[in-house]
Amino acid sequence: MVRQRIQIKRIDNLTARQVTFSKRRRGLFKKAQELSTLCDAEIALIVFSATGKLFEYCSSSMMQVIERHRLCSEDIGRQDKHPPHHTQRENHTHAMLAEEIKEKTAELRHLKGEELVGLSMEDLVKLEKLVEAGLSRIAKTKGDKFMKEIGILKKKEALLKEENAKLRQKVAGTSEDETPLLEQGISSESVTRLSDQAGSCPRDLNNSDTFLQLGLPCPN
Amino acid sequence: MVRQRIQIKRIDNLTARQVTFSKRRRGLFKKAQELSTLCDAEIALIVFSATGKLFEYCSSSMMQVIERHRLCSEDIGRQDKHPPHHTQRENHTHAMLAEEIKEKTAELRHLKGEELVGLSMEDLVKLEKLVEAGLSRIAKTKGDKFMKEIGILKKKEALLKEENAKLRQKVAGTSEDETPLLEQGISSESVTRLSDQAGSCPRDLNNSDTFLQLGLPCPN
DNA sequence: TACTATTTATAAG
DNA sequence: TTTTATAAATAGT
Repeated sequence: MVRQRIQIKRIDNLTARQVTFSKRRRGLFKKAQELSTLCDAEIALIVFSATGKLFEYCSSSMMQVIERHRLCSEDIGRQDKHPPHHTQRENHTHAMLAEEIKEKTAELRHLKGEELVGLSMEDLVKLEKLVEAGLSRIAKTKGDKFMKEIGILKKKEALLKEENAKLRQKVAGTSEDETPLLEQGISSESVTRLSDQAGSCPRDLNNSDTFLQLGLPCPN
Repeated sequence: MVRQRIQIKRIDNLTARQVTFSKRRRGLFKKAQELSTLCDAEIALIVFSATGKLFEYCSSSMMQVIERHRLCSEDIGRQDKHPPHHTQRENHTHAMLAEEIKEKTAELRHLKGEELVGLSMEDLVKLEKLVEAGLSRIAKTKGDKFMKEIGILKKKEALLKEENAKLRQKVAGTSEDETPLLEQGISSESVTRLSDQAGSCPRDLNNSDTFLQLGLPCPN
Protein backbone atom coordinates (compact mmCIF):
# COMPACT_ATOMS: atom_id res chain seq x y z
CA MET A 1 0.00 0.00 0.00
CA VAL A 2 2.95 2.24 -0.16
CA ARG A 3 6.18 2.81 -2.00
CA GLN A 4 4.73 -0.06 -3.87
CA ARG A 5 1.30 -1.49 -3.58
CA ILE A 6 1.41 -4.96 -2.06
CA GLN A 7 -0.69 -7.97 -2.81
CA ILE A 8 -2.92 -9.17 -0.05
CA LYS A 9 -1.45 -12.62 0.26
CA ARG A 10 0.71 -14.33 2.83
CA ILE A 11 4.10 -12.63 3.22
CA ASP A 12 6.71 -15.29 2.71
CA ASN A 13 9.67 -13.54 4.28
CA LEU A 14 9.54 -14.21 8.02
CA THR A 15 11.03 -10.92 9.14
CA ALA A 16 8.90 -8.86 6.82
CA ARG A 17 5.87 -10.80 8.01
CA GLN A 18 6.63 -10.13 11.64
CA VAL A 19 7.23 -6.46 11.04
CA THR A 20 4.06 -6.09 9.06
CA PHE A 21 2.14 -8.04 11.69
CA SER A 22 3.34 -5.75 14.40
CA LYS A 23 2.54 -2.57 12.50
CA ARG A 24 -0.80 -3.64 11.17
CA ARG A 25 -1.85 -5.16 14.43
CA ARG A 26 -1.33 -1.82 16.11
CA GLY A 27 -3.24 -0.10 13.34
CA LEU A 28 -6.10 -2.55 13.60
CA PHE A 29 -6.43 -2.17 17.35
CA LYS A 30 -6.35 1.57 17.04
CA LYS A 31 -9.10 1.51 14.43
CA ALA A 32 -11.18 -0.81 16.58
CA GLN A 33 -10.94 1.44 19.55
CA GLU A 34 -11.68 4.52 17.47
CA LEU A 35 -14.79 2.90 16.03
CA SER A 36 -15.93 1.93 19.47
CA THR A 37 -15.46 5.44 20.80
CA LEU A 38 -16.83 7.33 17.83
CA CYS A 39 -19.91 5.23 17.28
CA ASP A 40 -20.65 3.84 20.69
CA ALA A 41 -20.11 0.29 19.47
CA GLU A 42 -19.22 -2.70 21.57
CA ILE A 43 -16.19 -4.34 20.02
CA ALA A 44 -14.13 -7.42 20.77
CA LEU A 45 -11.01 -8.19 18.78
CA ILE A 46 -8.98 -11.34 19.24
CA VAL A 47 -5.75 -11.85 17.33
CA PHE A 48 -3.48 -14.87 17.46
CA SER A 49 -0.15 -14.34 15.77
CA ALA A 50 1.26 -17.07 13.57
CA THR A 51 3.42 -18.02 16.52
CA GLY A 52 0.38 -18.42 18.75
CA LYS A 53 0.72 -15.27 20.80
CA LEU A 54 -2.59 -13.75 21.86
CA PHE A 55 -3.47 -10.09 21.43
CA GLU A 56 -6.87 -8.82 22.35
CA TYR A 57 -8.89 -5.66 22.58
CA CYS A 58 -12.33 -5.15 23.94
CA SER A 59 -14.29 -1.94 24.34
CA SER A 60 -15.88 -3.34 27.50
CA SER A 61 -15.39 -6.80 28.91
CA MET A 62 -14.30 -9.60 26.61
CA MET A 63 -16.42 -12.15 28.43
CA GLN A 64 -19.43 -9.90 28.26
CA VAL A 65 -19.10 -9.38 24.52
CA ILE A 66 -18.49 -13.03 23.83
CA GLU A 67 -21.58 -13.92 25.83
CA ARG A 68 -23.60 -11.37 23.97
CA HIS A 69 -22.30 -12.75 20.71
CA ARG A 70 -23.20 -16.27 21.75
CA LEU A 71 -26.73 -15.20 22.56
CA CYS A 72 -27.10 -13.52 19.19
CA SER A 73 -25.69 -16.46 17.30
CA GLU A 74 -28.01 -18.71 19.25
CA ASP A 75 -30.95 -16.59 18.24
CA ILE A 76 -29.95 -16.76 14.59
CA GLY A 77 -29.23 -20.43 14.45
CA ARG A 78 -32.19 -21.63 16.41
CA GLN A 79 -33.17 -24.56 14.37
CA ASP A 80 -33.37 -26.96 17.29
CA LYS A 81 -37.08 -27.50 17.38
CA HIS A 82 -37.17 -28.84 20.89
CA PRO A 83 -34.79 -27.38 23.39
CA PRO A 84 -35.07 -30.63 25.27
CA HIS A 85 -34.57 -30.14 28.96
CA HIS A 86 -34.30 -27.57 31.61
CA THR A 87 -32.65 -25.47 28.94
CA GLN A 88 -36.17 -24.34 28.15
CA ARG A 89 -36.20 -22.53 31.43
CA GLU A 90 -32.66 -21.30 31.02
CA ASN A 91 -33.49 -19.79 27.69
CA HIS A 92 -36.51 -18.16 29.15
CA THR A 93 -34.46 -16.59 31.88
CA HIS A 94 -31.97 -15.45 29.30
CA ALA A 95 -34.68 -13.91 27.25
CA MET A 96 -36.00 -12.04 30.25
CA LEU A 97 -32.59 -10.76 31.20
CA ALA A 98 -31.80 -9.81 27.64
CA GLU A 99 -35.08 -7.98 27.39
CA GLU A 100 -34.31 -6.08 30.56
CA ILE A 101 -30.94 -5.07 29.22
CA LYS A 102 -32.51 -3.90 26.02
CA GLU A 103 -35.03 -1.78 27.88
CA LYS A 104 -32.48 -0.27 30.16
CA THR A 105 -30.19 0.48 27.26
CA ALA A 106 -33.01 2.27 25.49
CA GLU A 107 -33.88 4.24 28.59
CA LEU A 108 -30.27 5.23 29.08
CA ARG A 109 -30.12 6.48 25.52
CA HIS A 110 -33.23 8.52 26.00
CA LEU A 111 -31.93 10.05 29.19
CA LYS A 112 -28.77 10.97 27.33
CA GLY A 113 -30.86 12.61 24.65
CA GLU A 114 -30.19 9.99 22.02
CA GLU A 115 -32.46 8.10 19.69
CA LEU A 116 -35.30 10.50 20.34
CA VAL A 117 -36.92 10.13 16.96
CA GLY A 118 -40.20 8.33 17.30
CA LEU A 119 -40.97 9.77 20.71
CA SER A 120 -44.23 11.64 20.96
CA MET A 121 -44.45 15.20 22.18
CA GLU A 122 -45.85 13.86 25.42
CA ASP A 123 -42.95 11.44 25.80
CA LEU A 124 -40.48 14.23 25.12
CA VAL A 125 -42.03 16.51 27.69
CA LYS A 126 -42.04 13.76 30.29
CA LEU A 127 -38.46 12.90 29.48
CA GLU A 128 -37.41 16.51 29.68
CA LYS A 129 -39.00 16.85 33.11
CA LEU A 130 -37.35 13.67 34.31
CA VAL A 131 -33.93 14.77 33.14
CA GLU A 132 -34.42 18.27 34.51
CA ALA A 133 -35.27 16.81 37.89
CA GLY A 134 -32.23 14.57 37.77
CA LEU A 135 -30.03 17.44 36.76
CA SER A 136 -31.19 19.61 39.59
CA ARG A 137 -30.53 16.82 42.07
CA ILE A 138 -27.07 16.33 40.65
CA ALA A 139 -26.38 20.05 40.78
CA LYS A 140 -27.61 20.21 44.35
CA THR A 141 -25.46 17.27 45.42
CA LYS A 142 -22.49 18.85 43.72
CA GLY A 143 -23.19 22.17 45.38
CA ASP A 144 -23.60 20.58 48.79
CA LYS A 145 -20.39 18.67 48.42
CA PHE A 146 -18.69 21.80 47.29
CA MET A 147 -19.91 23.82 50.24
CA LYS A 148 -18.85 21.07 52.58
CA GLU A 149 -15.37 21.11 51.13
CA ILE A 150 -15.27 24.84 51.54
CA GLY A 151 -16.36 24.49 55.13
CA ILE A 152 -13.62 22.00 55.83
CA LEU A 153 -11.04 24.19 54.20
CA LYS A 154 -12.17 27.22 56.13
CA LYS A 155 -11.99 25.32 59.38
CA LYS A 156 -8.49 24.19 58.52
CA GLU A 157 -7.59 27.72 57.64
CA ALA A 158 -8.83 28.99 60.98
CA LEU A 159 -6.93 26.33 62.88
CA LEU A 160 -3.75 27.01 61.01
CA LYS A 161 -4.13 30.74 61.46
CA GLU A 162 -4.47 30.22 65.17
CA GLU A 163 -1.44 27.98 65.23
CA ASN A 164 0.40 30.51 63.17
CA ALA A 165 -0.43 33.27 65.57
CA LYS A 166 0.84 31.23 68.48
CA LEU A 167 4.04 30.39 66.68
CA ARG A 168 4.52 34.00 65.77
CA GLN A 169 4.18 34.95 69.38
CA LYS A 170 6.78 32.40 70.36
CA VAL A 171 9.12 33.59 67.68
CA ALA A 172 8.62 37.16 68.78
CA GLY A 173 9.39 36.12 72.35
CA THR A 174 12.65 34.36 71.47
CA SER A 175 13.99 36.55 68.72
CA GLU A 176 14.16 40.11 67.49
CA ASP A 177 13.27 39.05 63.97
CA GLU A 178 10.06 40.80 63.09
CA THR A 179 9.71 39.31 59.61
CA PRO A 180 6.41 37.48 59.36
CA LEU A 181 6.50 33.79 58.56
CA LEU A 182 4.38 34.30 55.53
CA GLU A 183 5.65 35.63 52.27
CA GLN A 184 6.09 39.34 52.53
CA GLY A 185 3.64 41.55 50.76
CA ILE A 186 0.75 39.17 51.09
CA SER A 187 -1.51 39.69 54.03
CA SER A 188 -2.14 36.66 56.18
CA GLU A 189 -5.75 37.73 56.17
CA SER A 190 -6.21 37.05 52.51
CA VAL A 191 -3.93 34.12 51.99
CA THR A 192 -3.03 31.23 54.18
CA ARG A 193 -0.84 28.57 52.73
CA LEU A 194 -1.75 25.22 54.18
CA SER A 195 1.69 24.07 55.13
CA ASP A 196 0.84 20.39 55.31
CA GLN A 197 -0.71 20.42 51.88
CA ALA A 198 1.50 22.84 50.08
CA GLY A 199 1.55 22.12 46.38
CA SER A 200 -1.54 19.94 46.32
CA CYS A 201 -5.07 21.17 46.20
CA PRO A 202 -7.76 18.68 47.17
CA ARG A 203 -8.29 16.73 43.97
CA ASP A 204 -12.01 17.24 43.85
CA LEU A 205 -11.66 20.96 43.73
CA ASN A 206 -8.77 21.04 41.35
CA ASN A 207 -11.11 20.97 38.43
CA SER A 208 -11.78 23.29 35.58
CA ASP A 209 -15.43 23.37 36.54
CA THR A 210 -14.73 24.66 39.97
CA PHE A 211 -15.66 28.26 39.62
CA LEU A 212 -14.56 29.63 42.95
CA GLN A 213 -10.90 29.94 43.68
CA LEU A 214 -11.08 30.17 47.49
CA GLY A 215 -8.05 32.43 47.56
CA LEU A 216 -5.91 29.32 47.87
CA PRO A 217 -4.64 28.83 44.34
CA CYS A 218 -2.66 25.76 43.51
CA PRO A 219 0.92 26.63 42.66
CA ASN A 220 0.73 25.28 39.12
CA MET B 1 -8.93 12.32 9.25
CA VAL B 2 -10.03 14.31 6.35
CA ARG B 3 -11.30 17.68 5.26
CA GLN B 4 -10.97 18.32 8.92
CA ARG B 5 -9.38 16.18 11.54
CA ILE B 6 -11.92 14.78 13.95
CA GLN B 7 -11.70 14.19 17.65
CA ILE B 8 -11.92 10.60 18.73
CA LYS B 9 -14.96 10.97 20.90
CA ARG B 10 -18.53 9.88 20.56
CA ILE B 11 -20.22 11.45 17.55
CA ASP B 12 -23.32 13.19 18.80
CA ASN B 13 -25.21 13.49 15.57
CA LEU B 14 -27.11 10.27 14.97
CA THR B 15 -26.89 10.30 11.20
CA ALA B 16 -23.23 11.16 11.12
CA ARG B 17 -22.62 8.46 13.70
CA GLN B 18 -24.39 5.85 11.64
CA VAL B 19 -22.58 6.84 8.47
CA THR B 20 -19.21 6.81 10.19
CA PHE B 21 -20.03 3.50 11.81
CA SER B 22 -20.84 1.98 8.48
CA LYS B 23 -17.72 3.29 6.78
CA ARG B 24 -15.29 2.54 9.54
CA ARG B 25 -16.79 -0.84 10.22
CA ARG B 26 -16.11 -1.82 6.64
CA GLY B 27 -12.59 -0.44 6.92
CA LEU B 28 -11.97 -2.31 10.14
CA PHE B 29 -13.17 -5.63 8.76
CA LYS B 30 -11.05 -5.16 5.69
CA LYS B 31 -7.97 -4.47 7.79
CA ALA B 32 -8.67 -7.48 9.94
CA GLN B 33 -8.92 -9.75 6.99
CA GLU B 34 -5.81 -8.28 5.38
CA LEU B 35 -3.80 -8.80 8.55
CA SER B 36 -5.02 -12.35 8.77
CA THR B 37 -4.04 -13.09 5.19
CA LEU B 38 -0.74 -11.25 5.13
CA CYS B 39 0.59 -12.53 8.40
CA ASP B 40 -1.14 -15.82 8.82
CA ALA B 41 -2.88 -14.70 11.97
CA GLU B 42 -6.08 -16.08 13.42
CA ILE B 43 -8.48 -13.22 14.00
CA ALA B 44 -11.95 -12.85 15.44
CA LEU B 45 -13.74 -9.54 15.37
CA ILE B 46 -17.11 -8.95 16.97
CA VAL B 47 -18.87 -5.63 16.61
CA PHE B 48 -22.18 -4.64 18.11
CA SER B 49 -23.57 -1.41 16.77
CA ALA B 50 -25.07 1.07 19.20
CA THR B 51 -28.45 -0.27 18.18
CA GLY B 52 -27.44 -3.80 19.07
CA LYS B 53 -26.88 -5.18 15.60
CA LEU B 54 -24.16 -7.78 15.38
CA PHE B 55 -21.35 -7.76 12.84
CA GLU B 56 -18.62 -10.32 12.93
CA TYR B 57 -15.56 -11.47 11.10
CA CYS B 58 -13.43 -14.47 11.75
CA SER B 59 -10.47 -15.75 9.77
CA SER B 60 -11.49 -19.30 10.66
CA SER B 61 -14.34 -20.34 12.91
CA MET B 62 -15.63 -17.97 15.53
CA MET B 63 -16.25 -20.76 18.03
CA GLN B 64 -12.79 -22.07 17.48
CA VAL B 65 -11.14 -18.73 18.08
CA ILE B 66 -13.26 -17.98 21.10
CA GLU B 67 -12.45 -21.37 22.51
CA ARG B 68 -8.77 -20.81 21.90
CA HIS B 69 -9.05 -17.43 23.57
CA ARG B 70 -10.84 -18.98 26.53
CA LEU B 71 -8.03 -21.51 26.91
CA CYS B 72 -5.43 -18.75 26.87
CA SER B 73 -7.33 -16.62 29.36
CA GLU B 74 -7.90 -19.66 31.51
CA ASP B 75 -4.20 -20.34 31.57
CA ILE B 76 -3.75 -16.92 33.02
CA GLY B 77 -6.46 -17.10 35.64
CA ARG B 78 -7.03 -20.79 36.24
CA GLN B 79 -9.12 -20.95 39.34
CA ASP B 80 -11.99 -23.15 38.21
CA LYS B 81 -10.79 -26.69 38.88
CA HIS B 82 -13.36 -28.63 36.96
CA PRO B 83 -16.02 -26.83 35.01
CA PRO B 84 -18.48 -29.75 35.20
CA HIS B 85 -21.00 -29.19 32.45
CA HIS B 86 -22.42 -26.64 30.18
CA THR B 87 -24.38 -25.44 33.20
CA GLN B 88 -21.20 -23.72 34.20
CA ARG B 89 -21.55 -21.71 31.08
CA GLU B 90 -25.23 -21.07 31.62
CA ASN B 91 -24.57 -19.77 35.07
CA HIS B 92 -21.82 -17.71 33.71
CA THR B 93 -24.08 -16.17 31.14
CA HIS B 94 -26.60 -15.37 33.82
CA ALA B 95 -23.95 -13.76 35.90
CA MET B 96 -22.81 -11.64 32.99
CA LEU B 97 -26.28 -10.55 32.09
CA ALA B 98 -27.10 -9.84 35.69
CA GLU B 99 -23.94 -7.82 36.01
CA GLU B 100 -24.81 -5.80 32.93
CA ILE B 101 -28.27 -5.11 34.31
CA LYS B 102 -26.75 -4.02 37.57
CA GLU B 103 -24.42 -1.62 35.82
CA LYS B 104 -27.13 -0.17 33.67
CA THR B 105 -29.44 0.21 36.62
CA ALA B 106 -26.79 2.09 38.52
CA GLU B 107 -26.12 4.35 35.56
CA LEU B 108 -29.82 5.04 35.16
CA ARG B 109 -30.05 6.00 38.82
CA HIS B 110 -27.17 8.36 38.46
CA LEU B 111 -28.62 9.99 35.39
CA LYS B 112 -31.84 10.47 37.30
CA GLY B 113 -29.92 12.09 40.11
CA GLU B 114 -30.29 9.20 42.52
CA GLU B 115 -27.77 7.35 44.65
CA LEU B 116 -25.25 10.10 44.21
CA VAL B 117 -23.58 9.63 47.56
CA GLY B 118 -20.16 8.20 47.09
CA LEU B 119 -19.54 9.96 43.83
CA SER B 120 -16.52 12.19 43.78
CA MET B 121 -16.69 15.83 42.83
CA GLU B 122 -15.14 14.91 39.54
CA ASP B 123 -17.78 12.24 38.94
CA LEU B 124 -20.52 14.70 39.77
CA VAL B 125 -19.20 17.31 37.40
CA LYS B 126 -18.92 14.76 34.61
CA LEU B 127 -22.41 13.49 35.33
CA GLU B 128 -23.82 16.97 35.37
CA LYS B 129 -22.27 17.71 32.00
CA LEU B 130 -23.60 14.48 30.56
CA VAL B 131 -27.11 15.16 31.77
CA GLU B 132 -26.98 18.77 30.66
CA ALA B 133 -25.98 17.66 27.19
CA GLY B 134 -28.80 15.14 27.14
CA LEU B 135 -31.29 17.69 28.34
CA SER B 136 -30.35 20.16 25.67
CA ARG B 137 -30.73 17.51 23.00
CA ILE B 138 -34.14 16.59 24.37
CA ALA B 139 -35.20 20.21 24.51
CA LYS B 140 -34.03 20.75 20.97
CA THR B 141 -35.89 17.70 19.70
CA LYS B 142 -39.02 18.83 21.51
CA GLY B 143 -38.72 22.31 20.11
CA ASP B 144 -38.21 21.04 16.58
CA LYS B 145 -41.20 18.76 16.83
CA PHE B 146 -43.24 21.56 18.25
CA MET B 147 -42.38 23.92 15.45
CA LYS B 148 -43.20 21.26 12.94
CA GLU B 149 -46.62 20.74 14.49
CA ILE B 150 -47.23 24.45 14.41
CA GLY B 151 -46.35 24.53 10.76
CA ILE B 152 -48.78 21.75 10.00
CA LEU B 153 -51.56 23.41 11.96
CA LYS B 154 -50.97 26.73 10.25
CA LYS B 155 -51.16 25.08 6.89
CA LYS B 156 -54.41 23.41 7.88
CA GLU B 157 -55.73 26.70 9.14
CA ALA B 158 -54.98 28.40 5.85
CA LEU B 159 -56.67 25.66 3.86
CA LEU B 160 -59.76 25.71 6.01
CA LYS B 161 -59.95 29.47 5.91
CA GLU B 162 -59.92 29.34 2.18
CA GLU B 163 -62.63 26.70 2.18
CA ASN B 164 -64.58 28.76 4.64
CA ALA B 165 -64.40 31.82 2.46
CA LYS B 166 -65.68 29.89 -0.51
CA LEU B 167 -68.53 28.42 1.47
CA ARG B 168 -69.43 31.82 2.81
CA GLN B 169 -69.60 33.15 -0.70
CA LYS B 170 -71.93 30.34 -1.71
CA VAL B 171 -74.13 30.91 1.32
CA ALA B 172 -74.29 34.60 0.56
CA GLY B 173 -75.34 33.75 -2.99
CA THR B 174 -78.24 31.48 -1.94
CA SER B 175 -79.56 33.22 1.14
CA GLU B 176 -80.11 36.60 2.70
CA ASP B 177 -78.76 35.46 6.05
CA GLU B 178 -75.73 37.60 6.80
CA THR B 179 -74.82 35.95 10.07
CA PRO B 180 -71.28 34.58 9.86
CA LEU B 181 -70.80 30.88 10.36
CA LEU B 182 -68.41 31.51 13.19
CA GLU B 183 -69.34 32.56 16.65
CA GLN B 184 -70.19 36.23 16.63
CA GLY B 185 -67.73 38.65 18.17
CA ILE B 186 -64.70 36.66 17.27
CA SER B 187 -63.01 37.64 14.10
CA SER B 188 -62.48 34.87 11.63
CA GLU B 189 -59.09 36.37 11.09
CA SER B 190 -57.86 35.49 14.52
CA VAL B 191 -59.72 32.25 15.15
CA THR B 192 -60.63 29.45 12.87
CA ARG B 193 -62.31 26.51 14.45
CA LEU B 194 -61.32 23.36 12.71
CA SER B 195 -64.76 22.04 12.05
CA ASP B 196 -63.78 18.42 11.66
CA GLN B 197 -61.77 18.47 14.84
CA ALA B 198 -63.87 20.71 17.01
CA GLY B 199 -63.42 19.97 20.68
CA SER B 200 -60.21 17.97 20.37
CA CYS B 201 -56.80 19.50 20.18
CA PRO B 202 -54.05 17.30 18.81
CA ARG B 203 -52.95 15.29 21.82
CA ASP B 204 -49.32 16.15 21.54
CA LEU B 205 -49.95 19.80 21.98
CA ASN B 206 -52.49 19.49 24.75
CA ASN B 207 -49.87 19.69 27.41
CA SER B 208 -49.01 22.04 30.22
CA ASP B 209 -45.53 22.49 28.85
CA THR B 210 -46.75 23.76 25.58
CA PHE B 211 -46.05 27.42 25.94
CA LEU B 212 -47.79 28.80 22.90
CA GLN B 213 -51.54 28.67 22.71
CA LEU B 214 -51.97 29.08 18.96
CA GLY B 215 -55.28 30.86 19.46
CA LEU B 216 -57.00 27.50 19.37
CA PRO B 217 -57.63 26.70 23.03
CA CYS B 218 -59.13 23.36 23.91
CA PRO B 219 -62.56 23.69 25.44
CA ASN B 220 -61.61 22.16 28.79
C1' DT C 1 -24.66 6.83 -2.74
C1' DA C 2 -20.54 8.89 -4.75
C1' DC C 3 -17.00 12.36 -4.67
C1' DT C 4 -12.56 14.41 -3.11
C1' DA C 5 -9.50 16.96 -0.09
C1' DT C 6 -7.10 15.54 3.50
C1' DT C 7 -5.51 12.72 7.09
C1' DT C 8 -3.82 8.33 8.41
C1' DA C 9 -1.55 4.01 7.69
C1' DT C 10 2.22 1.75 6.22
C1' DA C 11 6.03 -0.64 2.81
C1' DA C 12 10.40 -0.01 2.12
C1' DG C 13 14.62 1.64 3.51
C1' DT D 1 13.52 2.15 15.66
C1' DT D 2 12.57 6.14 12.82
C1' DT D 3 11.88 8.16 8.30
C1' DT D 4 9.66 8.85 4.08
C1' DA D 5 6.98 8.41 -0.11
C1' DT D 6 2.93 6.78 -1.27
C1' DA D 7 -1.38 4.02 -0.80
C1' DA D 8 -5.54 3.73 1.72
C1' DA D 9 -9.12 5.45 4.62
C1' DT D 10 -12.38 8.62 5.45
C1' DA D 11 -15.05 13.44 6.99
C1' DG D 12 -17.69 16.40 4.96
C1' DT D 13 -20.43 17.24 1.14
